[in-house]
Amino acid sequence: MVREEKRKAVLRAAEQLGYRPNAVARSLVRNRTNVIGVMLSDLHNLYFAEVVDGIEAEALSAEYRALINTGSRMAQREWEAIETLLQLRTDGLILAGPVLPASLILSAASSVPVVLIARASRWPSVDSVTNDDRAGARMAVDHLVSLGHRDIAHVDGGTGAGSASRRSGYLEAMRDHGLARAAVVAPGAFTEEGGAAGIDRVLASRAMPTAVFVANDLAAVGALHALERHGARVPEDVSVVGYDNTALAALGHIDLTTIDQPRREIGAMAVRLLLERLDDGRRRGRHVVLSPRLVVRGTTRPPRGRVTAATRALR
Amino acid sequence: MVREEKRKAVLRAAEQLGYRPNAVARSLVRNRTNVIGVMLSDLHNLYFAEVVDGIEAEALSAEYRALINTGSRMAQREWEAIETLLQLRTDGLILAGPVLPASLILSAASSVPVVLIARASRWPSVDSVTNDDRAGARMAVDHLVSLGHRDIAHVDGGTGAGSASRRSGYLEAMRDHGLARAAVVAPGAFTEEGGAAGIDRVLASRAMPTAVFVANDLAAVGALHALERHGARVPEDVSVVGYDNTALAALGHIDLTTIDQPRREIGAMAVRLLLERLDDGRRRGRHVVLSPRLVVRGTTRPPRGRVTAATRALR
DNA sequence: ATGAAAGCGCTAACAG
DNA sequence: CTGTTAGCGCTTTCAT
Repeated sequence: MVREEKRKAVLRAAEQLGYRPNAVARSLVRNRTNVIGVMLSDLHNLYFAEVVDGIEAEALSAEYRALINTGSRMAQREWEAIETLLQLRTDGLILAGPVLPASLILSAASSVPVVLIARASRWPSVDSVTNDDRAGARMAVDHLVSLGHRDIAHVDGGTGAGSASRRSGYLEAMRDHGLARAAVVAPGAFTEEGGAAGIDRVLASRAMPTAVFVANDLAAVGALHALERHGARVPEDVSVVGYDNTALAALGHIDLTTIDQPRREIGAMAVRLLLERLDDGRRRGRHVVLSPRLVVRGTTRPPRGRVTAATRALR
Repeated sequence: MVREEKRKAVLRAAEQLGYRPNAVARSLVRNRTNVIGVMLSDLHNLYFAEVVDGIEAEALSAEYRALINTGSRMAQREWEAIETLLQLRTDGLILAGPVLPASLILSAASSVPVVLIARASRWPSVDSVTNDDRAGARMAVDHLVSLGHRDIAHVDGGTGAGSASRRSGYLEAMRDHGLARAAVVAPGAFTEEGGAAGIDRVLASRAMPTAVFVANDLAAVGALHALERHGARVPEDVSVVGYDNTALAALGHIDLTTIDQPRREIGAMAVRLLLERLDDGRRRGRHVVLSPRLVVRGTTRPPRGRVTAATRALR
């Protein structure tokens, strides 16, 4: 038995000498590092900031640390980041928005549990957490239709993650509302320029729609600007809905109606899936899909000329 | 001598078996990890995204890896992040926008080279890379004065990093232009709300100025919205200048005139300072101050009623 | 040129 | 309950 007094004295001495346990040596012998490696495809995308908040909170509460390495939106760099994390022997890997080939994801998953965020997995060895893009797109269309819009165009996100599902959600919802013939999809991208170009493409072939659903918030801001350039006021002349509910959409100056993804929860869930494999040794895949939610702000209102309870109140 | 043929065969076998060198074991024996720890105070601040790009590029070119841990804008969490990085035995530390007490920074610096970004160091044991906030603020004022403005208010950044220097730069420039009596500083913050509140405070005590210099881009966007709320159009009625030239300012929909910080260069320089200490064992402090640069966009123009070459062209 | 051995700082297993 | 010892995967040194 060590006396409490001595105990404290030693601890104090250790502190004064600046002793700090060497996590490297500990990891080597225990064969686990207690760190979760996070490969962030893009630090410039605000979407991931809040996802990381969720990851860190959940990791800390399980005595894990989250270490981030970024991919700079290039498959090659993403793999380097993953390789670094793997050599560092992180206990698990969370890949947030990876664009690299599936084969490399599977290769990483053969040495350590891997969870994908914002990219669906179909494999038992790789878990994933995504939001229901199809349902979110339907919410956007349902909202616009409920305001009285019928002429609703969609600027898609090109090859971006979730873009295809959002596009089909849009098409399905239009069809369900009997508006299949009014559906228009213009190719865009998850960028400001992509959104603006999408609007230009829509207007190249037809008259101004009364509403536009754009594939994500950043592209929606590009669309806002393009519409302004074409002389259309938002929301008086045309309503706009984005996707993701990033900080951008919440800016008073932009005030974009959008579809919210539960980003913190997505991050936290990814950690939980990782820990399940680590603790219980689960081997079958879990592919969690979380529900998005409509956030109504200032860029949507009933179309001109249509008198609804809402417009009447405005007069 | 090993024959090339055999060599390749062994390498191939290693790859097939999924062999990956254990960086943990290597670090333990070599007593260096070849990783630079980056403590990011705030992942939500787009300012740091590009700084990190610079850090990573420079680190990679020197065979180092950059690993990020975030502080979530809380001193306590920042210290935990630093402690984690220190226990992992990262070879050096870059603290980007730290808010924690100086004593802890010095404590970290006693075990490993430390470079501060966006926070000035006065110590020989801690290097720093900042931009010249004072000069940047003067550029903003000079630009507005050259357009013909005399009634220029400033919404400051409260306790934010660099806020005090930007404020004094503003006051100095106003004085130098003989406008000391027209100078007004309203307390704000580096947030959207801070910028909006600053505008409200300016207008609580006086008439609308013809121009406002706001402490950073995010606050400037808040100011833009507040001005709109007060019925002032930008730039017709009032010009606005921000600071940082973040992605926000470049959005077509916002198109904010602002002061650009060379963020990639700041990150790259931080790595270089770190490597200097690592390689040459430098012991005296280096406190690098990089020059900002004016970026003129759409939120500034000559004041109403003043006919200049620029306004004449607009008529 | 090749092989053997020591040891980095820690933890876990075991003996006293 | 305390103290000793082996060994994690690698690099470096020293013999051969």
